[in-house]
Amino acid sequence: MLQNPEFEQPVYSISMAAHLLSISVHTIRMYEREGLIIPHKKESNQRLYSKADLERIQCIRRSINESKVSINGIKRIYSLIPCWEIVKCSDEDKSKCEAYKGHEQPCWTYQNKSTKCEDLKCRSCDVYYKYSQCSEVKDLIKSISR
Amino acid sequence: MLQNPEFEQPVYSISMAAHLLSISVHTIRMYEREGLIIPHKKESNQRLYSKADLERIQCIRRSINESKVSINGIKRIYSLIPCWEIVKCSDEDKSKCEAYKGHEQPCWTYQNKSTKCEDLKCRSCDVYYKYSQCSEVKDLIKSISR
DNA sequence: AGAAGTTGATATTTATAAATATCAACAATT
DNA sequence: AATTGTTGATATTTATAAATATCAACTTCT
Repeated sequence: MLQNPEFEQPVYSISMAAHLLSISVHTIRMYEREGLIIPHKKESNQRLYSKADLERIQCIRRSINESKVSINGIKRIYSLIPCWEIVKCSDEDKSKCEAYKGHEQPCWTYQNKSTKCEDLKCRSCDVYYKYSQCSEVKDLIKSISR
Repeated sequence: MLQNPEFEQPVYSISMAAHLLSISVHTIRMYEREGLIIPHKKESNQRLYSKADLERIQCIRRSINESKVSINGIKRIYSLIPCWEIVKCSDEDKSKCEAYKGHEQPCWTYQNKSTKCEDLKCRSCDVYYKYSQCSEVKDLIKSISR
C-alpha cells in the first residue's frame, strides 16, 4: 500500500514533529485521542511520525483554524469516506460493521471485530492514508458514483 | 417533488417558528445567512416556514449543540451530497458547475448559472429537501456506490 | 547513573463560534 | 392611524472548543 518509502518513513519524535509544525506536543496527542490521526509506535510505546503524518496534521490544522470546521465535524466528514468500496466489503461484512452503519466516527476508530478489516492495520490502509483531506473525500465520492 | 402537502405547507411566520423551536428569530435568520436553510418567502419578502422546515432546523440544532459540529462543518457535509447523481447531471453540466467542483458550500448556495440547475428552485429539490440530515447523507453515498 | 524526553490523565487558559441584542426602515394587522 | 411584527445590518454577549499547562511515572540516550 505504501507509495513513497521516504515520505512514509516514521522518523520524527513527537517533540520534533511539534517543533516542525509549530504546535505543542499536547495538541498532536489531542488529535490522536480524537481519532483524527494514527501515529506509528515503537515497541516502547513511543510515537513516531512520518512526513506524510506531518502533512496530514497540517491539513487538519487548516480545517480547524482557517476553515473553522470543528474536530467533531472533521470526524463526521471522515466517517463519510466510502471505506466499504475501498476495501471491497461483502454484504455480510457490511451487515456486521459498526463503521459502515455509523456516521459519527472515522472507520479506523472502531474495533472492526469480525469484519474483513479486523486484521488490517488502518495506518497503512488507503481509507486512512490516501483520503485524508476534505477535498479528497468529495473526489472519492465522485469516483464511486454510477 | 413534494411528498406530503400538509407537512410541506409554509404556514408559520418566523416569530412563530422561533417560538415553536424555543430559539430566537435571529438564530433562524443566521442559519439562513449561512446557507443551511432556504425559507419560503411571501411576495412581500417575509419568510414562511413549514413543519418540514422546523424539523430541518431542529436537526441542525442537534448537530451544533449536541454533536458539536460547527456550522462550517455542516456546510462541508452538505457539500458532499452527490447532487450530480440526484439531478442527473451530464458531463458537460458537471464541468460547468462550481458546486460540483467545490467542497465547502452546499450546492444550493451557488448561483448555478448555465447548468441544468439554473431554473430549478432548490427549496423543493430532492438534494435540499430529502437529504438534510447527517445520517441521510451517508445513506445516500451508500446508495450511489457501485 | 543522570539528563532529557515521553507517557497518560487532569486541570486551566484563551480564542472564537453561536447566540443574542440593538437599530431604523418597512410591512401587516386591527 | 396605530400597534405589532418583519427586514437587513451591525454590535455585543456567552458558552465552549481548542490549545496549553501541570503532574508523577516511565523511557531513552549519553
